[in-house]
Amino acid sequence: MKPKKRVTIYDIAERLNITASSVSRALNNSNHVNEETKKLVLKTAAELNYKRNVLASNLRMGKSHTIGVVVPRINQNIFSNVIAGLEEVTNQQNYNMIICQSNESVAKEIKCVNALVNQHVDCIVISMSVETEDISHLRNVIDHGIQLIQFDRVATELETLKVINDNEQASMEAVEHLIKQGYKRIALLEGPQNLNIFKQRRDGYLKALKKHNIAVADELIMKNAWTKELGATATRQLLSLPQPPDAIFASTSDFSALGVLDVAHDMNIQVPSQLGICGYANEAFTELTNPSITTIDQFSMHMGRTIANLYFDELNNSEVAVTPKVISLKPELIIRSSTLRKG
Amino acid sequence: MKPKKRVTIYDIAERLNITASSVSRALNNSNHVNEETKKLVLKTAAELNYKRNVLASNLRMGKSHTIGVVVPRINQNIFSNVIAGLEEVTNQQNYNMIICQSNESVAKEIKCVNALVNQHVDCIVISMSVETEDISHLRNVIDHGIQLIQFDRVATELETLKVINDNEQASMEAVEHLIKQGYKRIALLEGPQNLNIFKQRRDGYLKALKKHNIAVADELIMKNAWTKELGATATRQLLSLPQPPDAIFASTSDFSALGVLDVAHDMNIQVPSQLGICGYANEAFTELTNPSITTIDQFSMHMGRTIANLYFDELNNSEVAVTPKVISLKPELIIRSSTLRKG
DNA sequence: CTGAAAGCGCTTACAG
DNA sequence: CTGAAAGCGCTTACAG
Repeated sequence: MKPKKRVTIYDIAERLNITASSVSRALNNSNHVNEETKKLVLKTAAELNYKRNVLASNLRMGKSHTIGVVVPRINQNIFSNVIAGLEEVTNQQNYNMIICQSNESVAKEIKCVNALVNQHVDCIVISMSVETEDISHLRNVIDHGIQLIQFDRVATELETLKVINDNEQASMEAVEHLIKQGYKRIALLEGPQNLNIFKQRRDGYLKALKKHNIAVADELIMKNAWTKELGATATRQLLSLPQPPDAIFASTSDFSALGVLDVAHDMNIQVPSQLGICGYANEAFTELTNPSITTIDQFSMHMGRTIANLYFDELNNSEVAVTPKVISLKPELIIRSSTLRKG
Repeated sequence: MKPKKRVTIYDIAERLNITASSVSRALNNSNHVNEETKKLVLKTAAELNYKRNVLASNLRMGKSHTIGVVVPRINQNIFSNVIAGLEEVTNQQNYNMIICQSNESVAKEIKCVNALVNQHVDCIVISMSVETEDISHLRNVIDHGIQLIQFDRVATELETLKVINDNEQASMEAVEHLIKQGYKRIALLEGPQNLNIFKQRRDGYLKALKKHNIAVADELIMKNAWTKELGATATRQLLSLPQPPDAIFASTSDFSALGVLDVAHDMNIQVPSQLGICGYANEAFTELTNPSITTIDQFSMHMGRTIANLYFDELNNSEVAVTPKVISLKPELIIRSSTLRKG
């Protein structure tokens, strides 16, 4: 089947006996064009069902009206929500999004970022893979004059726009909540410390203990416990200590909290009376477990919207920007049964 | 900061004292170019860190190497998995994806589809919104010579490539499983019947009853029960019947199955002994509820990969295509505690 | 095998 | 306010 021929500005120009220049100006609402002409052009464009050829326009303007997004995994709660939020705003602004997943691999992340640069995207929105340490591929983005926005998992040392969560504060509140519930030996499941988010959550934990004059017990801090399986393994280790913890803060994710809960069930340990459990991320399932799991909501869809709005704000007042803006969102502690042993 | 100047084919041509034509031919691995020249060009391109300007190439070729995706919701399990699967393949092929969400609204869906047509995408992958009845916006896609691939929620009457699940078969297996577990009065929570997937699930239900000579009781078929809340409401109604059901097949989603389970808990009805419950979609939480919920897995990530592969296969043998291909994937019944009352 | 030229459809600096 | 012209960076039919 022969595809429909698309209408160009030349077709409109011909109809009205003017040049393509004027048509273009009218369509772009330039003020170097007669009001009458403008009206006529718009009317004719509508009649002929004209659609601007974005490919041509993009080439000419040297920008693609496209935002590239790189996340570790598209189908992970926080990221699919951030993407949904981004889509909402970018779509409204007639911008496109190209989405890539790094699968938590630096190599793939570099490949994605370079492909996006190559695509002449106007902006790259990224949350780093767990492996990422060297960030020269991100510097390269900036060198190409492409706006870079980091979110959630960011490289602090790189001066870019950032949208982050106040992980330290949230983590501190979670631990204080545990303390107020009377838990005395609170263990921490922490994630890879090269990711800033996990470092901050650790800092929040330490800060809360310090504030309440509780000594830090190194054997209660479990490294790299950021999946359900690793969370379960760490929990078994913790519970076999001479002085086991009476609460576990799975600061890495609700999945690792789920691992804790599983082990508790297996070992017939009562939650929350014998063991308190707090997760991170407010995954849908935390409401459904038995008992339901206390966790921290990050409002990820809102985060997505915030990132997109930040981009468009910067775009419109590009001159004003003095220092790289950082927007810190406040997560919220969601208290559920797994930590409620007092009223 | 001044952005890096990008290297063009003219820079390479100048270096080698040949024309841009030859450079282009060499880079595109045309066979109308000397082997020596080709090698030289590729070497120089690498040295200068040349990257093809896709914007220009796309304009010239009249194609964008981009696939547009329209789904009801990005952050819904099945769709975010399909997208992840799509990304895996398209990324490998150096294609881009533009993703839109219709939010279950036809108006938004039409807007998305038109925007994608306008973007000159090479292919549109779509799963319809619940509201969609008129499909002229999809016909319009085909009229523009753009490949259209429907998946999951498809308009059967429209002859396009399709990747679907065998909903009828899966539904029938689920109901047969319930029958074999000794359930006698099996209720159905069904979804909006303008969506083919829900019609097929209903058909599977009817087929299973017929096969086992069980009379259909109209009062056991509840319309439009496709969210947790609607599922709960329908369940309350069902359980207050003079002859209430002893099993409920929430064919619309696991969320509605969750609504059923909630009501059962509230009314102190034992699952699975007094009431069997089967959901649809194998959402992560179905494993975690108490009891865990029997459901149907759709392998959505695999579905995404299948769609992308279908597109590239067609692209490469565009001449061979005789009749619009339909790929039907077989979902799998996942049997869990909520329906197991025999061994 | 290679070059010269045209063209994809737009936008915009330059004249008038 | 409008037109004529150049150019974004490629690709490809046409000559040779």
